[in-house]
Amino acid sequence: MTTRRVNLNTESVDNYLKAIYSLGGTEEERVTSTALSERLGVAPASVTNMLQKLAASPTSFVEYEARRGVRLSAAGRRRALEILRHHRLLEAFLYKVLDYPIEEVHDEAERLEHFISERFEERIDAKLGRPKFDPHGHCIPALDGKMVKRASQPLTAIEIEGHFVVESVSDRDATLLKKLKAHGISPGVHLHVIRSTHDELVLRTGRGSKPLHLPRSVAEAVRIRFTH
Amino acid sequence: MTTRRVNLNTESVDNYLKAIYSLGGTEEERVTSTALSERLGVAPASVTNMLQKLAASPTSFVEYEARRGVRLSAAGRRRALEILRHHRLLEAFLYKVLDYPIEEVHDEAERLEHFISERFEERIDAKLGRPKFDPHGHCIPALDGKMVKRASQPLTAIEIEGHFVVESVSDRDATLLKKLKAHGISPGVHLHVIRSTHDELVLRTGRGSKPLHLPRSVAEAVRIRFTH
DNA sequence: TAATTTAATTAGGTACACCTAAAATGGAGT
DNA sequence: ACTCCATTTTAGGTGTACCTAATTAAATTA
Ligand SMILES: [Mn+2]
Ligand SMILES: [Mn+2]
Ligand SMILES: [Mn+2]
Ligand SMILES: [Mn+2]
Repeated sequence: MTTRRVNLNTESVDNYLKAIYSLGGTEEERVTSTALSERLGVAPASVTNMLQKLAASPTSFVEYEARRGVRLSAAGRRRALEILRHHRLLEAFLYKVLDYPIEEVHDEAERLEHFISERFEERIDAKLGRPKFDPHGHCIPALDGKMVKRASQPLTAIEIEGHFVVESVSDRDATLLKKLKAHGISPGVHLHVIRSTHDELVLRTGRGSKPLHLPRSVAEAVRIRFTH
Repeated sequence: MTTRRVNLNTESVDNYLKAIYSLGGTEEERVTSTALSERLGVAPASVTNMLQKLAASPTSFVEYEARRGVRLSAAGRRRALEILRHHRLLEAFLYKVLDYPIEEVHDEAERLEHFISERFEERIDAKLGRPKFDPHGHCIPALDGKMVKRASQPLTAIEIEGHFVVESVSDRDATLLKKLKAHGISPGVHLHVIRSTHDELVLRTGRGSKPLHLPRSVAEAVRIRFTH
């Protein structure tokens, strides 16, 4: 029986690797089938199937043990970061060059990330002046896959009064992004949190504006740093 | 037996419709399975299969009679022209905005044309100032699918001395395109054909240049108009 | 420890877009 | 009218990526 080697250059494989990467966290923990199933909107059985296929392939992108979850190999991480680079460069490009509204860049990038060539990647990178961050404030991985994850915390973690800078906003929910935009909350903006209750945060943005009441469901989409 | 309706929003269907469109010529003749098979690089049996599927679908993009060939319906033509618009806008965009070399735009556009959104299409169109022609000199279909086919003829049809303007160059063969570029032959360039033999054309481009010997295999990629 | 619940895997499908090999069709030439 | 043969279609498969239902394994709880 010849080991029939499967084709790993597919949109699907890309998406599995990206999902494992982002669910794995900083310490690269094992990711469960259920978590992947939910993230990818695919039945658990389909996940198992794909993980077995990936693990069995000669160029193995993952370490997988049945019932113990999956994590990326070095090659898998490289590939995941390459797609993430495509994604974030595309977002920056759509936002800055093609004047997309911020809440629309993610979905378009999610599709195109799998189909642009290395030349396209290089050209938009050049056009943008080798940007380090995408429009949501997320770090763009370098060509060699290097990426520093900056220290930051969810705005909802704040329980006391204080001054902060918006590090990033979540890119997934367009409705939420529109709300944040309407309130002037975007990466780099200074926030003065006045108080935090069980269901909302009260804060000021910039200077001289009246206090803003932000439901926790909205504040969840914002990550912040302390102003040094 | 319920009429299981198939999904027609696929890259494959796009490519079949485009191929039928371009092989159909101006008078929209029937296209044979063999012609499609060759154009698409797919077995004749696969073509038959797809044509049957397309014809059977409720939203019929084609008129197909077994053994008599296929042609586009109005809806099919609309769809083919939409993809062609994507393709040519993309080529113009890659060339003008992202500084691609002319011989590389086609392949990238061929992939991306299926995946860009209507918003993307609109934005690159705006960025380019609503261009009418792609970098090879081909007409870009309007949003409503209207497109005037200009009168032109292959450079190889010329048998006598005369003055012409390059209308367009073929986009498919990158090697040929590089040769034409090296000789300064691109849309809008004036040509003075000096003589034509069985295996080459001798001509001058612009003013003051020394005569150029163009093999017929290269000249085939050039279409020209008379200078009025 | 035994019973229950949850998570994950196996088993057996479907749809899509291809393929090769075999059969059918129909037009050309005799 | 008949044979030939290129073209086209049918028949039967493959690989990818899903699905549902049934089963098994591993945690939890009692
Ligand atoms: Mn995104
Ligand atoms: Mn994606
Ligand atoms: Mn082209
Ligand atoms: Mn195409």
